[in-house]
Amino acid sequence: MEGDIAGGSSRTDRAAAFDLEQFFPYRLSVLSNTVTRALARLYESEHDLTIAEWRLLAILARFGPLSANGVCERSAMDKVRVSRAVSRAVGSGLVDRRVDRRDRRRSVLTLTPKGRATHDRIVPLALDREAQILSALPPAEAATLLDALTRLQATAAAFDGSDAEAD
Amino acid sequence: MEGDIAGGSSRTDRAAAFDLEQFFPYRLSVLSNTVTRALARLYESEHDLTIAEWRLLAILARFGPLSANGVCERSAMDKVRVSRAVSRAVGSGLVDRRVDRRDRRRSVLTLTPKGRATHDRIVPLALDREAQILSALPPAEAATLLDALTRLQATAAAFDGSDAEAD
DNA sequence: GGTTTATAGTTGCAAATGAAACCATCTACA
DNA sequence: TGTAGATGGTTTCATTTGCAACTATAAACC
Repeated sequence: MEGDIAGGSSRTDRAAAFDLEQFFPYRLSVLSNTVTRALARLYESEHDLTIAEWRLLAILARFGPLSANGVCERSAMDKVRVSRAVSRAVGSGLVDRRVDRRDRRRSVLTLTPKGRATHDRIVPLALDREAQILSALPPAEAATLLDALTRLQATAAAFDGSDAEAD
Repeated sequence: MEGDIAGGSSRTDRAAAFDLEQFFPYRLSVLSNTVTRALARLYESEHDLTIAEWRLLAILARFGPLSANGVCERSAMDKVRVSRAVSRAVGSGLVDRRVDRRDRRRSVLTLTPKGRATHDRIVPLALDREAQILSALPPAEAATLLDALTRLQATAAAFDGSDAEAD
């Protein structure tokens, strides 16, 4: 509608054909929101945990005593989010926080027995829900998907200025 | 480390082995955040658009005049978010809003020429970035991925009470 | 030792978000 | 008609989130 000859106008080509529903970032975002909500509901209804707290418990359960910074590095959360998750978790007795004697700026975070118990109670529920969601895919495809996520993460991070989410 | 015989304690089995880094909802969320940020930066630096406004433009460009409700249904955004995106877009002259004569509760939303131009200018940039990110995967795998997202979306929605994000 | 510079973590502030209350209008039905 | 609900959209309020400024401590350098 401009040159009449093939190969042309900015309007009628890619722009006109653009379909949000097929746009990868859009679909990824919508799916992620849906999945996140489904799990958030689980954590919250089960034990009044936020996603950030749940991540905190999972990281501490696996990697033992850590500083807040150590949690940041392993959880794709910035320090503000971790700080608040820690406050809340300490407040509800799930996490113990002390001062590191060698470096008194640092804190030493550990799970309390209650925190460990909460973690252990949630893990199977979370894994079940994950399995239910992934059951939409044939097993081989699910494995491929996880692999794809890893590679995409690396590439996408390159286009994202803030390095916080290195993964 | 408790029963000594195979098949056992809740603690040493699934819970102890839990690895956040391998947990699908976690990886999905981290990736989605990274990709979203990468694109948000594009929209914002290019034309001071929010993600919600960008979606609004894309939907209106494709599906012509729509009510706010029509935008909700096609954009996986709730009515509050759409309402605010519309206000902002109307304010900056990208979208025209009138009252539907047949049903005066409804609005009739259309792109202004400026809105259309903005849309057309952003689309190629967005598609380029999408392509760059997806270039991390072999083409066949990328296609499979998009297909997987569709199926996962349907399944995940079943576990998510709020129906707002149907697709 | 004392001063600069870097690092750990918290807090204040401003923008984004969502649920629920709200107003206007329309439809159904007595 | 007119009254009871439903529906479209906006506004209010509480929560979440991230950046930037801040405090406290440690390391580096003079």
